[in-house]
Amino acid sequence: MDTTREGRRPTLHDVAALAGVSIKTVSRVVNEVSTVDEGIASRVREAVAQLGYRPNQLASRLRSGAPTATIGLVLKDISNEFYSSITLGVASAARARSTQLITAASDEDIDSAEELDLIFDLCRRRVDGMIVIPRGGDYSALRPEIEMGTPMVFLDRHPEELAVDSVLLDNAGGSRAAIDRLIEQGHRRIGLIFHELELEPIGERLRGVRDALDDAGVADDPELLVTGLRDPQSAREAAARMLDLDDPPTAIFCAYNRLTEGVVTAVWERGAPTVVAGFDDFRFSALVPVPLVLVAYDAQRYGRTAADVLFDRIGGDRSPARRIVVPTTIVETGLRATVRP
Amino acid sequence: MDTTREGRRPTLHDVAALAGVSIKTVSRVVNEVSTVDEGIASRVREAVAQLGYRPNQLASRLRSGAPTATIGLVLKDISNEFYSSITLGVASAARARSTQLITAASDEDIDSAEELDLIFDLCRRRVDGMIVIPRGGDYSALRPEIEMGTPMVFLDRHPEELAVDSVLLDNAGGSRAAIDRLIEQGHRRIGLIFHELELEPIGERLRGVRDALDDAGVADDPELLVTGLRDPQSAREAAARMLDLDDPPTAIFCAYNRLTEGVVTAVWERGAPTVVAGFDDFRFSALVPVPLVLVAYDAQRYGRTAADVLFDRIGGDRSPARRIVVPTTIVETGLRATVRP
DNA sequence: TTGAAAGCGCTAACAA
DNA sequence: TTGTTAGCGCTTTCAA
Repeated sequence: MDTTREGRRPTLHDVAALAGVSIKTVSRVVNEVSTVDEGIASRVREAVAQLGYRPNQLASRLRSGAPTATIGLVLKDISNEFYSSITLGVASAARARSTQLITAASDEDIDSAEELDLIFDLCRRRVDGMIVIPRGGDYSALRPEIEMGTPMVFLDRHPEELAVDSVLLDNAGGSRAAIDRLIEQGHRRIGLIFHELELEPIGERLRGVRDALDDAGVADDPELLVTGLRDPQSAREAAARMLDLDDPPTAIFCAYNRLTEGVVTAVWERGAPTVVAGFDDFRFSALVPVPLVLVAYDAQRYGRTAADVLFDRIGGDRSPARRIVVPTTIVETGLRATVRP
Repeated sequence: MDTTREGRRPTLHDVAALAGVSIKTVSRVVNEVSTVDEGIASRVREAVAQLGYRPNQLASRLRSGAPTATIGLVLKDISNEFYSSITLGVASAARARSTQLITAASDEDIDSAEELDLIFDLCRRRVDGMIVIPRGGDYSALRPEIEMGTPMVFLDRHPEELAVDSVLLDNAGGSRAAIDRLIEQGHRRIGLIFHELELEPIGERLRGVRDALDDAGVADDPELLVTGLRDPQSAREAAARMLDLDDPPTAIFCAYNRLTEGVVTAVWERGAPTVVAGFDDFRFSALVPVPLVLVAYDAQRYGRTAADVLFDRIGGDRSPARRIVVPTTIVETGLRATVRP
């Protein structure tokens, strides 16, 4: 192995010089074009191995105009198991097509402009397409990018201003089903612990909840609705306050998994007989010491579905934009017998 | 917005023609070189906007030889919260340096050759460097790649055959500390539920366990060691069999989080008073209805540390390879009062 | 079957 | 301040 030129990778020229052939011949061998004399080909392969030649994909893609075999995934919070399962679904779909995945994730909150910049950066890199889990805002600036051949699929929220494919959860239906289940179980006072309602999926979830409550003839009680919560700790505190009411809820519905976490803690701490319902199932839910009614779905499949749609588009599908809704199911889990602290 | 040429992105030439200047001038404007007359510059910017011009990074990097501002992360199981936290740590370190992250993940088991192919693919893409969470095997084929300027940092396992940086957990020390804690609590019969011992971190964990047991004068009992377990279900079954022994263990140590999950289930199902110990903390561990002694660490920091080392190397650090050990702590958690099914 | 020339979209080096 | 020329590493085209 020639290691004399650290930092400089050998090019076709170097291989050609060593093998005593033209660069085009080396190119043919490297790309396994069959029209090369076997004797020459093996000489070339030897030179390739000796130099540790590794084709420069940037150069080859540039010249050939071939796709970069890269897709992007733009999301916020990859540490949430919900998003990491989605990522896994996308990753395995990509791998099945020998495509690499750029995950443009960020832990902190980024604003709308930064998110667009991330997307534009992926465009400059000429990804073949991307999946966006949007944080919200106006995405019309993406229209030209899509029209110029970078297909995008939106996950978890459909941007009305854009004619793109989107893959969504049945947010309203799932929440509705959870509340229906609680009503069936005889609950009438149901606390609601919510995230920011401006986030479309969260707003939809509240809509589903309200529909179910209306149909059951349960009146709104402002004391039983807290919104704008962003982490387990604040959900825990909000739930604790609710449980301190003169007429506390017998069940609490949480808009997403992080909030469920906090509410479960609050319920357990007081040894309350409260049922906790919520969007998103989670690992260990079967062992959590409070009764749970969860809206579950296959997050990995959710990501894979988005990737499949994206690869259809990359493959040339020009049919009208689709809106795919992934179904949810209700899972009753948790430990029914409660424990005292 | 000119949308007449779907699929073909405008180039510097198109912008130059529209603005009536040379391509170099457009290049200057796009790259914010200050020596351009403001009148011309604004005319160019207008043309850029009108055409939706987006520079081709492949071309610019090729010509300028600039780094691709991309790093790779090669791992197996991104769905495990352990790996997704690592990914988040790497991702935020990358974002802080305006670098994109390619996560070459795979859910299925890939063999050594496939893993190397993934790495070589990243080399062909000319990533600036990569972090590898190795599945095991011989990595000496990577030596030329490293020497030619693609720095690599290994995470979770150090390949002896390579002079690379590695970032490791204190596997032996953490396990040892967990067993020490159990011994302190009076346990002498401690079941061991292990993954494949050939995986270096897992082997190390067993070593730590054995050291602690030896020092405490506890003799090996082959009935109390099960190895080769790969998922919660098989760990659950193995634990159930152990608990059925005439002289069952009073504590069970698990080599990693998925196994802990299964063992917790088995212990809870029988209402056994067994303490469950294990490597890796997890969300909700505080609410799991069995007493837990967990080896905890900051997985996000673990990933960030690897990324920091990598960026040092990318920045030109040529000092001898380092081996960084990330510390662990012991967390006693879980619910002490047990519940009956 | 092999190779020479041109050029992908861009920037470096230099000239005007 | 602006433009021209050459060329990054590769593939395409076409000729030998």
